[in-house]
Amino acid sequence: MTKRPAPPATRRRGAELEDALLRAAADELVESGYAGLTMDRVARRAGTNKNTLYRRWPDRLALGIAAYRLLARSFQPPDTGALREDALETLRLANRHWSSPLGAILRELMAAAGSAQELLAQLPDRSADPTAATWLLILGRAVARGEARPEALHPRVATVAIDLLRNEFVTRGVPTAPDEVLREIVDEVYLPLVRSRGAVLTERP
Amino acid sequence: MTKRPAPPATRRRGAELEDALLRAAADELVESGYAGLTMDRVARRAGTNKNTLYRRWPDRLALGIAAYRLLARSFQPPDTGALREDALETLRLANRHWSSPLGAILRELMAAAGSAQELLAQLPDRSADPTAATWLLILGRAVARGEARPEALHPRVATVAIDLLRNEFVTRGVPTAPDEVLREIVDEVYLPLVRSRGAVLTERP
DNA sequence: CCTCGTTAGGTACGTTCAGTACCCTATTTT
DNA sequence: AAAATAGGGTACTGAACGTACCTAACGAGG
Repeated sequence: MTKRPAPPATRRRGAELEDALLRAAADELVESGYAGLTMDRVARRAGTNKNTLYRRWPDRLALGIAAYRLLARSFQPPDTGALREDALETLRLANRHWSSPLGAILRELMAAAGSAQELLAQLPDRSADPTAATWLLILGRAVARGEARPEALHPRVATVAIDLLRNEFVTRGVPTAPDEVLREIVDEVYLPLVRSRGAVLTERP
Repeated sequence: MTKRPAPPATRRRGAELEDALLRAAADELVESGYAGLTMDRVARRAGTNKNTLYRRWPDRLALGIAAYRLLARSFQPPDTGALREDALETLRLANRHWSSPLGAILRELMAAAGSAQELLAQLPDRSADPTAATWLLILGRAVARGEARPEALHPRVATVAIDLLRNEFVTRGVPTAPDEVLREIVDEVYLPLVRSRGAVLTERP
């Protein structure tokens, strides 16, 4: 019943052991979510014991976050040649991720981290920088094409779409956002906000 | 040491008892947050025992949410005569609330509720309707004054400012948002988004 | 006014986990 | 080979949730 795999031929140490621990923790996360991540189970699955875990991570949350980082991977921003499609595509990617089991885990971890900034900062999807960079890239290309106004190249403005989608997940307890919502965000908010509007806007009194 | 107040002269029942329980839970929430809300302590503080609690609420979270509702109160939307000021003022109110101990409790509860919609819906600040109503009201007045374009009277658009502020709390683990952030949200995003074209060129300080 | 059903109160558990303590054993380093 | 370091086993403490079970007050109907 209890999974006690591979009594290791030789005793593992250092990085090798650490990898095995993280691997086990990540597997448990995927199987049972953060709520079901217990130190005992992780230790058993890794073929070791809690001591080894506590020697490396101060508590369950730290372990959970470290394990999650194994699971999350970065992605390539799309480049379709049109701002609307780039934005939609990026939103769809985020939507898929947040709707996936991984997204659920992420939300559990965020919840558990509460307002511990130093922990939150380690969640890849949380640190603002990569997100902002992605959107500034997309938007920069749109500006170069004349699709967007240069003043929109401001982190606060560039990331509005993804921020609104994140908000959708936070306020609704919703498992996944319908595509219609994504389109609404892009067409009703994002494009009107960043689009260049021609001569009307450029003249100054 | 353990507070065991007022052994009640006569045995309380029904609504009277329920009020006392909620009162006790709310006090505990304020003192120790949701993390520190234990069924035993609430029961003791109310001068009764856990059975009585479990007869009314299925679990700790349900009790926490019910108690929080006692603490949160609604507010009046401002009416300063200028959209910029109305928006800023509303954001400042929300910022103050979310920065207060009550805001911290709200975040704990949201975290604990995870994706249980039926529970989340009971959090006053969570249900989208009142928020949307407030912003549509503010924006409606701005439209009437010619400050905003009528097409902006759309829930998705009207609530952008507060959504971005909420997002600020979620992504940063930040205790309070600096006023500068509020101004940025209003001046860089909200006003450009909803402003009617005629008013676009009005300078801001 | 007395009896009986309903609801409150008291107490004690069973369980699950986090986190810790202690001591033994394998591996590496000197 | 001895010493130092790091892994392994096991047991324990303590905090809470949630439950079981029994006793005692209340209040309504005969």
